Amino acid sequence: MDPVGFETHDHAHCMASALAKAEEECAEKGLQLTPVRRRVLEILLEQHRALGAYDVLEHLRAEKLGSQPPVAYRALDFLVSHGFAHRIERLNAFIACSHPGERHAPCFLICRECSAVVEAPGRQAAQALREAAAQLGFGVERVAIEAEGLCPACGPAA
Amino acid sequence: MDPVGFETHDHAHCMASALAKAEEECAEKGLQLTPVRRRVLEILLEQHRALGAYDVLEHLRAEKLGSQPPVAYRALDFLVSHGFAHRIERLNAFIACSHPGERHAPCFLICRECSAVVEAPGRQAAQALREAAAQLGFGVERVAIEAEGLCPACGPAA
DNA sequence: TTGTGTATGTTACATTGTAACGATAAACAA
DNA sequence: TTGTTTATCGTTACAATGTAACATACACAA
Repeated sequence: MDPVGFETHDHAHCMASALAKAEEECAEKGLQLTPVRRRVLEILLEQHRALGAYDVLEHLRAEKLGSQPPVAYRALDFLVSHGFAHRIERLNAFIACSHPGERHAPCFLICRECSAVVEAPGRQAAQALREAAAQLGFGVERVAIEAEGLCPACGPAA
Repeated sequence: MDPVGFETHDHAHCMASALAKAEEECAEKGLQLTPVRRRVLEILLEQHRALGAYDVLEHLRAEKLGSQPPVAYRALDFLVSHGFAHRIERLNAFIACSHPGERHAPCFLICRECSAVVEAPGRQAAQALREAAAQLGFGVERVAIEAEGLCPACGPAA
């Protein structure tokens, strides 16, 4: 799994590929990637950072695709519940998934300086969490693993 | 470390002991456990569950200890920043720390049925997170590890 | 056609969180 | 004592985030 780190990357390509992946998966599973849902995913991919629901809504308004909060929340819920986007609890914000299609336990690194958010491989952390929970008889269904700190560009090295 | 699981326990004792611990630590470190801060900690301990800031505020209002949101948020911020309480991002809520004084990476199990929240040992999950972050050159300062699922009482066994 | 289900549109409101500014109180030096 | 500093507290006013409820539109099957 490519960690999609803090380095620069071919953004146009990553967008197009994520969008194609989403379309493919929706076709497969009979999910409806409606214009609003598709556009919200595009917005998240374009921005390539965590956006609040109201940030997304502003874009939708500007494009006459919807003007009220529920429109944005519904589209975001759809994207999140099918794994095309993730919710960052810490920020009350949403971000496009970096690895659509792959089963993965998301795990986010949030830079407190530049607000960059990166999705890191979280398999091991999630597994450790499941084990700790199992010890207490707790059955984990969903996890939210988030770290706040300094990204390479903002860190002590910089 | 006693996991303080989902079992029943001597609540009066756990409250008194946590409060004593907080007083001791504040005395040591020169922190001021003022009446409002102390009372908010007591409220969290009494309830023994995650409370929203406005829930706490209601108690404060009833007791004439403060009536406006900032009063509750300040006290909660104090408690959180000194490790006497934790914020549950997922719930926008706060809970008294189950292990005051001990250095620990908090990790929370949230039951989606009964809303119980339990603090589980999260050392390993936090460590895994730190390692994954280090791979990307990210320096972790704070972590939020939260799991949603079913507690033993609400689970398939029940 | 008539239902049925899904998605959308909209209103109105609930909940959560903060900036800003002044008042108060304790600690301490001049 | 007086002035100064610092932390805490009180309050207003508002910003930001999220949802319940109900109406509408459209596709597709019975």
